Amino acid sequence: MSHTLGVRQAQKQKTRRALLDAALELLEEQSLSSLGLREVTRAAGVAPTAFYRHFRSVEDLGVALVEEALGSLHPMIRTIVSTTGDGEERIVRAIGLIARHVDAHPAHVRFIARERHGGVQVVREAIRDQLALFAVEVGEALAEDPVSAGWGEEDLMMLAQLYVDQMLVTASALLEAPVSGVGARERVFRTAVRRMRLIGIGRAHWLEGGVGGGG
Amino acid sequence: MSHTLGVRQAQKQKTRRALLDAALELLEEQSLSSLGLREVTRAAGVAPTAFYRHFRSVEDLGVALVEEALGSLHPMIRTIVSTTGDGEERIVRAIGLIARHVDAHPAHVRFIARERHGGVQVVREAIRDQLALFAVEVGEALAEDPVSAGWGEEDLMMLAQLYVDQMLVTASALLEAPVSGVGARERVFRTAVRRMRLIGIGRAHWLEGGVGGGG
DNA sequence: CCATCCAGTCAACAGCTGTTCTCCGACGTT
DNA sequence: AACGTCGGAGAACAGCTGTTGACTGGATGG
Repeated sequence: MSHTLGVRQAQKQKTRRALLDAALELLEEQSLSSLGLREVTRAAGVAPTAFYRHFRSVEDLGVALVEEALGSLHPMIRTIVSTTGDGEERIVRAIGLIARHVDAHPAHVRFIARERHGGVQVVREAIRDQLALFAVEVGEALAEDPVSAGWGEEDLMMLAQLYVDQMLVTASALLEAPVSGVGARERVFRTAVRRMRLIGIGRAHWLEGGVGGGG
Repeated sequence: MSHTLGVRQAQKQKTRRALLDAALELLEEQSLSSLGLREVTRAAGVAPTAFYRHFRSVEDLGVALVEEALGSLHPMIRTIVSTTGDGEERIVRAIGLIARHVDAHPAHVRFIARERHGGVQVVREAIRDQLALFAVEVGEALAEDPVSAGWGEEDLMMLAQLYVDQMLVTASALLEAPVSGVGARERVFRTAVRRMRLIGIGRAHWLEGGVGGGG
């Protein structure tokens, strides 16, 4: 399938990875708009000027990180929305998947949570666009779910966005839970399940109170 | 009531305000961890060294901004939770109050949304603590509401946190809506109302599916 | 084998940063 | 009227920043 990269391109990719990883680690204790080019290259063990061979600027690197972080999240969403089983079981499994993802890629999750409303415009926009795609994806899955039968397009998207938001809120909360306290993590998990349960209940009774958008 | 401040203290407060306002304005396009001391003093029209007469560091100024921003939000929460009327009317009024607050203090809202997960630890903690207080306050109001009769403490807090989160999400979404597009803002408003409505429905049916926490 | 390419290095630049110390002058107090 | 207080200004410090141009040496492709 994929062409075996030449030695040259392989080395370049390696340096690029070193830059991205160094940035990701530095960003655990600061935000992108304060991240310096020299700071990154120093942490990556490369000369400052080497940076320009890979990125036009730090903002550019930030956009690359968005694609990487949310790209890895994409398959997870597909898994969640395609999960079968009754309501409660689905919820627990979904939150479990989120928790696993947070454990596997904590730096990515932190980066997205931090820069979603961060100080770099292009990065904010990149995140917003990706999340909008997620919402559309979730919305399409919801449209095929019998529980959402008869729902209007606007209501479906409202619920899809709510799910995406909850996913981020949950991931962020799991991240903030102290690594030492197993109890704290368990509590966050249970609260997240309850939230999803409440939303599920609201969803199940959504059409009861009279629809027909009389506006 | 309040002692009339001397000329000296009045001047000091004035400079302090200038620093806070300058910082707030600068923070609309960057984040706190990249905000420089000299940058702030320059924008405030003061010598760099004057900064130290008011704050130990930029982080310190950040904490002051948290207190100011969330302090002004405190009375709004009280107003919302004490609002009477049927469900739908309450929701519309609450979101309306949020929208008014965003219009009145956009820089404050932006600051909180940005620094809640931002790169400065002490500021994150200050925001987290204040939001926890809000949740407690909302939780107490919910406990007195007949709709929540028979709810366990943990469920009440889950719902209270959900409301506080939704408040921030809504405020942030209103802020990001382009100032030009009146339609965009209206759409954000309607979506927020639907979200609250769904949560309200979930709340109304919460105790139906069998309680008793058999775990 | 040779010419080309190109990721990474090095030196240097003007400009910015936080922090210290010293000083000034208006205010508050006696 | 004299004196202590103290918010703010000024100069200077070492250290950092992004960006430039010219250069090197190993991989690439004919």
